[in-house]
Amino acid sequence: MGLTKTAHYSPLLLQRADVFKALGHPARLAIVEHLLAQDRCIAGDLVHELPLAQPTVSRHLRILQSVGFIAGDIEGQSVCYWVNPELTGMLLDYLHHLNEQTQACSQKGCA
Amino acid sequence: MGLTKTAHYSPLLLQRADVFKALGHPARLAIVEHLLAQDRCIAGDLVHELPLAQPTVSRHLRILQSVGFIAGDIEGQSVCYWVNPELTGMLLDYLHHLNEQTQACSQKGCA
DNA sequence: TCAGATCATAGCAATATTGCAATTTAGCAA
DNA sequence: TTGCTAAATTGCAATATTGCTATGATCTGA
Repeated sequence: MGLTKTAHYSPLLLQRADVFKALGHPARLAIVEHLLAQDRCIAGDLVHELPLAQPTVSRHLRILQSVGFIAGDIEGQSVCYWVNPELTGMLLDYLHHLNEQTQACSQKGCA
Repeated sequence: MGLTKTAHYSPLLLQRADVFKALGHPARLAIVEHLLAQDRCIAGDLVHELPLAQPTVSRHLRILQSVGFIAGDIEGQSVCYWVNPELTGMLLDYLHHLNEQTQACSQKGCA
């Protein structure tokens, strides 16, 4: 029925799935890459870089913000966004863990 | 209109977004973790581990397979799935890259 | 061959997501 | 104040996703 069953999963797994989901859209991944590519943490320039209207970009920014991947601060009339180092570090650790398990599994001749 | 604009983005970015999206559902992330936790690359046992009907699990497996994150082989009446080391390695490399950029950005006092 | 087991596919209803135009909020400058 | 700019919010139509039941396909063992 289009409703994800969440009650069965651990909060940590749900949180990680939410972060992956936030990165699981080309516009949002492009936003993250743009934020990291610029020296400054440009905000409204994203609208010019992306093929999307301003409200759509704003919503994608909110989604990234809601999972903690980015944060923003008002600077005069514009808003300055940046990527949260803790989240990228957390994801890196998790993927490191997954990758280690995967390598160990394939060594065992699991396939 | 509920239709993601894909033409503007690079194939590599689109591919990465698809992989993140595949991991962006608690059931699919749980499937990956179960596959890695077992010594053998169990298949139908996933149905018992998850709070979902068999066809639903089957579809999640297909989604993970379609982005190359897992692969499967028929073994008698059951199917043996495993996680693809290349994909976890690719994702790990990418996140390593993102994390390095993030740390560099926050060192510059970007926020 | 037949029955049972395992997994995939088809078809569906309900919810979620995506994008836009229109509007609102808020800051800055004259 | 007034006008301008930047960003967020609202409300909508179209599409995508999720989960289920029912069914189909395939292998195994009697």
